[in-house]
Amino acid sequence: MSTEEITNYLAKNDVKPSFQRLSIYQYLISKKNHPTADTIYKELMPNIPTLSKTTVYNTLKLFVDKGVAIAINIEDNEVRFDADTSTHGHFKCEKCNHIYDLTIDVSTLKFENLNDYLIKEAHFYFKGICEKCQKNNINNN
Amino acid sequence: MSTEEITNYLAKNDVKPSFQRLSIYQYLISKKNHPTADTIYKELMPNIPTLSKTTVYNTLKLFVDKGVAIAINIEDNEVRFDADTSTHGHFKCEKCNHIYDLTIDVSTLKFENLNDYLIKEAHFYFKGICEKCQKNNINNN
DNA sequence: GTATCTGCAAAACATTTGCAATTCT
DNA sequence: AGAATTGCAAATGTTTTGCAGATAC
Repeated sequence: MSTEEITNYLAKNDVKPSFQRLSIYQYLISKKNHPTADTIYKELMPNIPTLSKTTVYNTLKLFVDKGVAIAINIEDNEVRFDADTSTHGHFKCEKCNHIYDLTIDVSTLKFENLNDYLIKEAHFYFKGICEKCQKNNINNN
Repeated sequence: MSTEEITNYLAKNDVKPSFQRLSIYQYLISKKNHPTADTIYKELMPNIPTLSKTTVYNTLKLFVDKGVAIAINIEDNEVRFDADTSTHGHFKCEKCNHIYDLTIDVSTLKFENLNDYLIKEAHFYFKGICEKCQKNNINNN
């Protein structure tokens, strides 16, 4: 995605593309690391010395409001962010703490009284041990 | 579930059943309202005047550690708790803020590279509008 | 009598708010 | 110039920690 494409995408979604906003959005789509606000701040600081944490928070809130990013609440003590707004799952490895994206076939999901609910948002969170860490350690209990 | 049954259940799970712990556990299973720590504190205060918020936090953390309760992170600004530790889903209505339990048939859920992950925990969160609120309001957008 | 549990007060953190300075068009 | 954005400092709210007193076995 070129800077111009990002600019157009954000503008289309009612997000005026300032330098800070572009930088944060670009960070999200290039790293795909589901960062916290603090991680984004620390990582962009070297390149944008005047950046403030407030702006990172403001921007992420704006992104979520305008639907160009989602908040990931897989842990109760931190909020992470993802520019992939499609419905998909997240798996967090307890060993390496990496968060993997999961492509979930939502059409297969069935639950009681499904039709009673008008669903606007779905989040699927899994925790356990990833393949790499399973191989590196026999004692997974 | 009688007080004696609760006592035995907690003891079996390595939770020594003090008066405060029993009260909090009993609150969870009787109300099934997915409360926050603060809600539990406010609701039990009248009956247990000496109760402190620290004890509520300590107890909930102990419950989650020992596997007799789970933390629900459906919102990013509050942690809720549930004594139903079976794998099930949660639906939060945006209108009435009520959280419904969903019985999900996990066996129907399929995703790519499923076998690469050793899953120990699964959380399913949905947001939207419940049946009651859909009926009460035509304009749901 | 010793270990555990409780609860107060203070600390730690993440996030939000008020507001003045800056930037953009 | 006028409107929006940024960023500092302070406030807020939740959760954790240290520790002393209370409780239980």
